[in-house]
Amino acid sequence: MYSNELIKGTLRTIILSLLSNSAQMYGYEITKHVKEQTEGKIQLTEGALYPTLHKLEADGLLQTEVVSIGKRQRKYYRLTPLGAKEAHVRIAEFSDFAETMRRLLGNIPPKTHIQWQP
Amino acid sequence: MYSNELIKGTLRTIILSLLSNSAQMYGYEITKHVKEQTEGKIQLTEGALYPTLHKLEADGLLQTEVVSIGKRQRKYYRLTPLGAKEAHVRIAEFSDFAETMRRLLGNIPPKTHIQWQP
DNA sequence: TGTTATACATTAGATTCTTATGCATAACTT
DNA sequence: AAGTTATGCATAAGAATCTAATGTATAACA
Repeated sequence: MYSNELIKGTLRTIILSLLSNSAQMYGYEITKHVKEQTEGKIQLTEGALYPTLHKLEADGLLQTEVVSIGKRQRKYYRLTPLGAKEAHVRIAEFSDFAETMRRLLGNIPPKTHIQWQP
Repeated sequence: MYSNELIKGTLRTIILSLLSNSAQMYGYEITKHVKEQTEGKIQLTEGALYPTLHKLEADGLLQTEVVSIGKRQRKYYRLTPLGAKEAHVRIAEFSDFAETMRRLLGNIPPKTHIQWQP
């Protein structure tokens, strides 16, 4: 596990990204998927996940469908059109952020902007 | 600027990293340096920076030296030996985290571990 | 002389996370 | 049969960390 604070702020991005690559997922499935895909390095907790899912739904980025499996219920989440747009924005933003941090931590100067010399 | 929440949790790492590449820096200098190096994409606020510097000092990762410039004072921060170790750990951790996120967001499976077959 | 830059600091409130708790069904194990 | 683990949802108290605002003061610049 990473020292937890790194993961802070990336939960929305993770959820939106997973739902971009999958028609629909339910909460418990998301935690298992992330744990497997990251070899246990990122483990989402329910106390963080569920409130965030509810918030994303309230914000119109996700829509839900409850499905009964025997006597138990699963609440499936999928992206709304708005959520799909937001997912792309967030994924691109994280990519940009990671590159910016890579340069900053590596003490590498920002890209040189070559300008036309009149 | 990035949607602020991404930056959350990386402030300690940024401070420790900058001080790894510089003998000493003072607070205001850190904000300017980060803004320049990231082309304005990351702008630290004083309300976040100063409490974090104080915390790092209290934790024994930084030590300070106050220098008078005319009638004004600068408080220079430098890494303690413990802080230098922590800096390396944090920088490596962020690098690993970014790679893990890249795979997760890019829907790329984790590295395959080839095992010896008896 | 007014505005901007430098330089520190604190604080109220918001956000987001951790940890714990709660409920219930299903599967596996001994 | 009984106990443990897994599945599946949810909330809530408290901690941590950030934003935005405010405060103080010196120095430079226009």
